[in-house]
Amino acid sequence: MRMTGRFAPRLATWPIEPIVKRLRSLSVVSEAEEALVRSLAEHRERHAPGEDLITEGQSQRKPRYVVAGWAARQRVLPDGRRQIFSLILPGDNFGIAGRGAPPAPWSIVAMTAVETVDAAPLLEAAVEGRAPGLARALTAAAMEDERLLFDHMVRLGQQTAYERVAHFLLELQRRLQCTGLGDSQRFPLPLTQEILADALGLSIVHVNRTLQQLRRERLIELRSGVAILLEPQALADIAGCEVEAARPRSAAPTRRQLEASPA
Amino acid sequence: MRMTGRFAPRLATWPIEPIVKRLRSLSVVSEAEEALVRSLAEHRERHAPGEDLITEGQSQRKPRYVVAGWAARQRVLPDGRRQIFSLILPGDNFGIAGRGAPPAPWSIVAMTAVETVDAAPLLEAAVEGRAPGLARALTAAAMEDERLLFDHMVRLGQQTAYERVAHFLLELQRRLQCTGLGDSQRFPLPLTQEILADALGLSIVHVNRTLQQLRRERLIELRSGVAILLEPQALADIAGCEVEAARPRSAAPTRRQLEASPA
DNA sequence: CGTTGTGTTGAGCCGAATCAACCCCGGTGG
DNA sequence: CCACCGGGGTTGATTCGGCTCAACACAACG
Repeated sequence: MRMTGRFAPRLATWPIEPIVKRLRSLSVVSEAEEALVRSLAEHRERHAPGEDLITEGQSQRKPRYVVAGWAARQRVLPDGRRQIFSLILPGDNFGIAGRGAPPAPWSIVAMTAVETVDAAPLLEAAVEGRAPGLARALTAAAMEDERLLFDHMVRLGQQTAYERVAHFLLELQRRLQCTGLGDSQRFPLPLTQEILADALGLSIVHVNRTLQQLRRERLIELRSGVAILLEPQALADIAGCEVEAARPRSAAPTRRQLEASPA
Repeated sequence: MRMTGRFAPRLATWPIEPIVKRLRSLSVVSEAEEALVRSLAEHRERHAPGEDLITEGQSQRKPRYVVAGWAARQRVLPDGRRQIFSLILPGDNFGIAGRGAPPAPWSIVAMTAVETVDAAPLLEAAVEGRAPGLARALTAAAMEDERLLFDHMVRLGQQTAYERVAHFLLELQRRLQCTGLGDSQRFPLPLTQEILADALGLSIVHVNRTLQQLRRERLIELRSGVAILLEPQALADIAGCEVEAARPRSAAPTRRQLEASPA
């Protein structure tokens, strides 16, 4: 929705670029493999915001790639509370078998208008050994998904609202840069504060205030669905995460120290 | 440690029972397959509390089963905060490849004295098709692990301390019952309140107070490393989770209602 | 031009963290 | 034998981060 207004027009006429860029960032992809990927664009599907792409408890699993728009893996509790486990961005896949086959322990829901393509041909080629580069990319993607999941758990369990938001924005920047949808600072952010709140385990109001604070401190800017990280390094320090060329890490506000290996 | 005092003596002389019971609860296991499992006990290893079974960032992954003692999958932040992602109980495996191969995004650390056995022979037999029952059990175990991970994320992101503790105790009861280490109410709980705190994303003091409250309300009992769930159904209601034969679910304290499918 | 969804802001409250004792127990060494 | 010590559990007092409630601004839209 919002993001298409500003970012989509820059992209290729057939917006499958994010998948190609993502796969290339994960592995070496041959010409033939890239052609296979581009051929997926033949049958794509549109999904309205709020639509279930995979419903919790359902067993059918169509492996698909998101080519445009954002989705989320989530669970809704009986009383209406919702936890978003991960965001699924253009270039990400979902419904790949192998894990969580029969009754999925979560739903996948379109957060914005979403376009997906069938990933089955790609998967087949990978498992049959016809596309080793894509096979490597698939396992690399699965591993990154897993890492992101644990990162998110650390956010939920250990970090303050301020740290969570900084950490999360950095994650989105890095993931979107891989797919060419953002650069080292700017990226589309087509989410309501309610969605951010449900992802980060905070209330809407407090997400709002935290974003306000980050803006007041000139660390970020948010305008019409675009986020700008004005001080990525400062955000990384707040988030407590390693950056590629890690500077010497200063002592952070110590809380509770574990006794190391007793043995 | 504590648990061996009370529970281990009941078990078989060669304590590999938990693995067998667990696998049987996940799938149908043939005589030959069970014999294979029992043969794993040949070379087992002892680990002292605090010892790393897998170190974060390491690539070597020895697939192993825990036969006695408790371990945890965790990450420690640079400032000393720790998040425990999941507990690994007797009968659980870890280090199975396929996921998170090279730099593991977490460590696995012994919480108590732990005994493990090599799972490689079992894995080989499964992938080579020589043990279809074990293969099914392995994928079922992986799926259950995944489900538990998402359950834990809901706890961290959405539930109050009271709900988290109730939910977590119920999870432990159910998992330990599968392995024959606990019954429908009692089970060994050889964890310090600090470990519970780091798992549940709470402070030690608040875990203590929450447990006190559950005891005052006669819902649980804790004595010398053994937990007793006096009112499992009441705990399930608090935790907001489905029980096997689900009673009609009463309206829980509503917090925030999402608009359902807009499309 | 109302309506609806989203963002913003203030006031007040509450759940959970922090700080600081203190107890109990098992181990250890004089 | 007992004094000491350290780890884990318990408790009270206090602080604070984040939630709730409520109102309002603003833009998109029918």
